Amino acid sequence: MAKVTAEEFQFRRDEILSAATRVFARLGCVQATMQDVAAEAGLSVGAIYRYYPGKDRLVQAVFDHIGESTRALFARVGERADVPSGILSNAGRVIGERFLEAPTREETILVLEAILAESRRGGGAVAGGRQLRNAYIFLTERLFRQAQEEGTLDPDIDAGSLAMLFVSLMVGVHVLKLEFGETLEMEPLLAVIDELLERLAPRLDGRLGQMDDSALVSIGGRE
Amino acid sequence: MAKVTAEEFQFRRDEILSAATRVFARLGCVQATMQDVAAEAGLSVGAIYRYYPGKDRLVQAVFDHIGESTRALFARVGERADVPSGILSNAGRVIGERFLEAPTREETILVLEAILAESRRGGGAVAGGRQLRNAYIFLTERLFRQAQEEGTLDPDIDAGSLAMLFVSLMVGVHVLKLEFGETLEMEPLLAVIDELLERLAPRLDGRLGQMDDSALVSIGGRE
Amino acid sequence: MAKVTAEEFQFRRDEILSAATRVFARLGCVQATMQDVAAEAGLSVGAIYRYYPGKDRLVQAVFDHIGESTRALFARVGERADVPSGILSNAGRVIGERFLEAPTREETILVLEAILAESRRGGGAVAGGRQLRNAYIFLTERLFRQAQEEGTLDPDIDAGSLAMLFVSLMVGVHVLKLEFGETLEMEPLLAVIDELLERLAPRLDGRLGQMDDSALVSIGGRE
Amino acid sequence: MAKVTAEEFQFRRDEILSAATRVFARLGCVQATMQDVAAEAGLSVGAIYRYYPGKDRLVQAVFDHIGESTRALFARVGERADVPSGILSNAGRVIGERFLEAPTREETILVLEAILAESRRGGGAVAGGRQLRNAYIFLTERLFRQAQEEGTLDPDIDAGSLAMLFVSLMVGVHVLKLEFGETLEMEPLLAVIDELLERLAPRLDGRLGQMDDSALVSIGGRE
DNA sequence: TATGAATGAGGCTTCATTCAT
DNA sequence: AATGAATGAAGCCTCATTCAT
Repeated sequence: MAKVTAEEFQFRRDEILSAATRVFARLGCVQATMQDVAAEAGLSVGAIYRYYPGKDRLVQAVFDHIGESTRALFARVGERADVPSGILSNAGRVIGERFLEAPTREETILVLEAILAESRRGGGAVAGGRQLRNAYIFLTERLFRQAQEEGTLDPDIDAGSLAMLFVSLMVGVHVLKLEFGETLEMEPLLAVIDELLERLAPRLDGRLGQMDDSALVSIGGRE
Repeated sequence: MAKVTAEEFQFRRDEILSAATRVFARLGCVQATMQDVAAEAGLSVGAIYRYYPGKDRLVQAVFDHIGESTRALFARVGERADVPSGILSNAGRVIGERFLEAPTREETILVLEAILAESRRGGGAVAGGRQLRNAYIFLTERLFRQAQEEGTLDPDIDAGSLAMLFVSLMVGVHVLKLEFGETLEMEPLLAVIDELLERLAPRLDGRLGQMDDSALVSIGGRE
Repeated sequence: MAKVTAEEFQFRRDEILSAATRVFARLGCVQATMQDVAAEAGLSVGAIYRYYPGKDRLVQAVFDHIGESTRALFARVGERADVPSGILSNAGRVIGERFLEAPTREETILVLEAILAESRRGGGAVAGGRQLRNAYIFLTERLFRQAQEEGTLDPDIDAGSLAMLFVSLMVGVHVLKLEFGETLEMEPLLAVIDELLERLAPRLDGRLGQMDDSALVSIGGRE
Repeated sequence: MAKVTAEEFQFRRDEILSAATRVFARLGCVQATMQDVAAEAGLSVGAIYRYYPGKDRLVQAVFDHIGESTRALFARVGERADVPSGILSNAGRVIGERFLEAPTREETILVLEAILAESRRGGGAVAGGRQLRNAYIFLTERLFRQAQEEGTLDPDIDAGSLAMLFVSLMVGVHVLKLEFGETLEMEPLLAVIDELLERLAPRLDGRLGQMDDSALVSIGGRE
């Protein structure tokens, strides 16, 4: 079969990763056997080892890949946030889209497995997940701070805690989605999230007199 | 040796269940061995089989027991919700207390494992989890409806979706607590939750008098 | 099968060691499988692991045991050497007996395997063999020094080098014995060794005039 | 690609043999993989199979080649032995030179491996080793007989046994050299060997006149 | 021809389960 | 009843060998 080019190699590697992702999600990272992965990838057992040095590393690669795609998703949130107004609802929408994406169920399962694995081995073996989620939270917090500067989020609210809650919410919805599957309709949930975010805007009561016009405009800009 | 009474039998059974719970949480249901369980219970491997016919059944028993204790917790939420005033913040407090309970970490891990197991085997083998959480959501929804009647929650908000979000939030915080452990301080989170719940109170039109027209339109347009 | 006493445990352990020794000698430490060892010991594969944590350790135990028995043999040389006269021929006899012992062939094969293993891994994995042979040489050297004091070995001969040669000779005969088996008769060899040792007595030529009576007596004492 | 001439083919074959020799000595014939050999030879795994039908045959080829080179060495001993005088010390020197040759360590390892392999498979698979060493001993014996005729070796000594001992000594020193490497200095050893050979000269009765009776008896009693 | 990717048998090891004591 | 030794199926991984390119 001669030497394969770097691209072909990478392609096969990705194929295996993809197969492993499906199998690990279906059977669990521990129960799934290399045999299962090989079968799903249409290869023999030994062939896998040309691409990944062992099961552990394959599991980790799968986890890392999930993390990568999550990171990529978050990058998109950042891009859209360039438009200064509407950062908050923007965030809600991006999250919503994420929930509607096809491979989400698989990913969710694996994210949970990763969290469980980490919570046992002290973060050593399946490294990186915690950092990822830390970054996740950090990014969300920055998002909220931007919103506070923008005037769409009440500056009296602790952006850090709100970020933590928001990420918790996302994780939690993921988990529930596992159980309820298609039954769990996202649209109403997203609507309530929007409503919530909106209500976190600065209060207009006594303070209103102290606000300058730009702030007013920024609120008006939400129309 | 001599015949054991039914109580003694049940006592040993519970001891084993308790040991298994600790071990499964610590090592994972799949990775934990019967040897591990036996050691934790201070018994021999063979003895376990006199109380549980096999590992699978022991795992299931642990899951079932977790479900039971969760159900019990929820009963307490319902009781307190009888007090009509301050239902919302009451809910927040109950959640908070739950987070501060000692065995929570172990339970969380096992609940996640149970969810994963269910989401794989189609909910057949590990029975009851879904119904349990369904009830959970239903109770929360009723809580919010009571609040709407009570006037502490805006009746325009979909109580069902809000309940779903709230439960998601709880589940999510549980999960994150796994990762961040003691680092994750609950007090600030609870404060933000309270703040959120408070802002979901019905809007007071009286405030609008202080706002200019553009603001009025923008907020009114959303109502 | 209930708990076994410490003696029973040790007995089984030794049984396995003995079986492993036979199998490793027959097939080679690398080629021999745990299956082979189990079969020879009349056990299942898994049972072996109750007594030895893995193949490597079993191999090492076999090597160590060989070393032990060699050490024991050498202790006997020391005991007999208490009789002051005839240390040299005594050494020759003890070595001779060793060659005639039944399990020698097996041991020889394993000693060679151990030497090869050591010469590769730098003495790390299969530790102790080198030290053993070092001690071997050291003991032999001491033997020769005693003989020099006793007057049965020429003091001009370098006892260290002679010891090294002697040990080499022993090792070499072992190896050849592997090839020639029963064909290689030990008696004539031992006779020549005796002859050699005898000729290594101090020369009686020109120097004799300078020797005092005690030296004369010591030579005469060999009668 | 293009057809290779017979010489080119033979050249590659030898290259592979040489690479295999190094690798087998370094890692052991069993542990060394075809991959290792290919890497050392600068070829691909598949290419090896064009020159040798399988690993077994490659191992055998290496053993055979070692035998060949040993045979060649011995031819040189025979040549020098033609010089009638000083046969004995000549033998010592040849042995010494052999020890100082560069590839000796590698060869020693492989010779030992070959001996082990033979002693297992009954000499069938790895042919020729025993005959080789038989010839070795035979040549040495002839050497000693020449020395006896020449008058430099006591004719009362059994030349055959002495030859066997001498070959054993060589083999043994080889083996110890494996363990002690450069630490084992050959010069002192060679000196003692020379001394030994010298003392095996026929006894000169003329010396006895200087000895007293008791000494005479003790030595004579052994003759 | 040479390459090296793929195959798959076989080895080591673990562990749920059985059962003699 | 309890024990824990033994069993053996099954998983991970290696590597000799084949074969498409």
